[in-house]
Amino acid sequence: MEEGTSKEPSHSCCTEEAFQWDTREDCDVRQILDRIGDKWSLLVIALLDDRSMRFTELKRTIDGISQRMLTVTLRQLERDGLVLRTVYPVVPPRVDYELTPLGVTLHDTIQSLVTWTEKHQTEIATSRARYDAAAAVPVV
Amino acid sequence: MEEGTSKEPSHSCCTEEAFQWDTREDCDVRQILDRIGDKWSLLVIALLDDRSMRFTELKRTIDGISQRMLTVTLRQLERDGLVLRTVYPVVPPRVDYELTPLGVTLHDTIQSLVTWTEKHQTEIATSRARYDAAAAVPVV
DNA sequence: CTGTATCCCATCCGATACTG
DNA sequence: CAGTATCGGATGGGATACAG
Repeated sequence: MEEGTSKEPSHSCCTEEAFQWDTREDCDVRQILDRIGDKWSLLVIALLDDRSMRFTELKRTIDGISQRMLTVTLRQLERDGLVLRTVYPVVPPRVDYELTPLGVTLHDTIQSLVTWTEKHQTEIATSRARYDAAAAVPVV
Repeated sequence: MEEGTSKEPSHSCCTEEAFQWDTREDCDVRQILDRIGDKWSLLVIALLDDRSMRFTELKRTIDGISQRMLTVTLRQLERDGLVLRTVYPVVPPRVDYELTPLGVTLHDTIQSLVTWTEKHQTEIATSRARYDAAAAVPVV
């Protein structure tokens, strides 16, 4: 194994003076958000919409993912209870992945994030270009 | 400067056989999702709700962030047009950060992600514990 | 087909010191 | 107060080879 799957987080949340939400490093929320934020998890969840997919199918669909990282990512999502892994005892082996009910609820939220991104990508690209241009040619 | 701010992405999207959405590595969507997914951006946007905050105030509020990473993160968000940086020419300097209109629209989506996480953290923690227990004590 | 194990490098990012 | 510069350790993740 590799890439620590442990490191226990604390449990209490918002114990301070009720600011907004717990921003402490070891907070559960941060632990989970870090998972969402890794390079591939969000992609996998977004792809596993209402149907199940085989390992190779996922690998083909997600451009650039290595076999290793797909395995690691799927294991983490399975551990989190977001993805269900089904092994068919045939040869050659067949393994299907699908979202659990919990995973489906997350899918919706993630989908809205993807939609937001698609919708505003032009604005962001424009903003970046303007920012870079301004930095390259100071007012003088 | 540091940590590449360039690396131009391609523009077309979903040019394949109209699968779902472009999962290619250099897609705009991926570029932006990577930003969302970095260690601190999501935190900063979530925190900058309807009010502006000073640099030090952000630093105090976000547990564990270094001065360096707060600066880097804020610069990226400014470049993306999500955060507005206002410098007051006083001494000692005062710099306020607030969400742009674009940033506000993203804030809503991100907030729903944070809410999801808060709501389901117990389920996930339980799932993880069960997974780890099963792994530690195989069926035999 | 679906993994696991190993190697190894790119980058992320924290610590620290210095500046206007 | 609000940065910037530099260094160096940790870690994410790709390439490759091997296995059930």
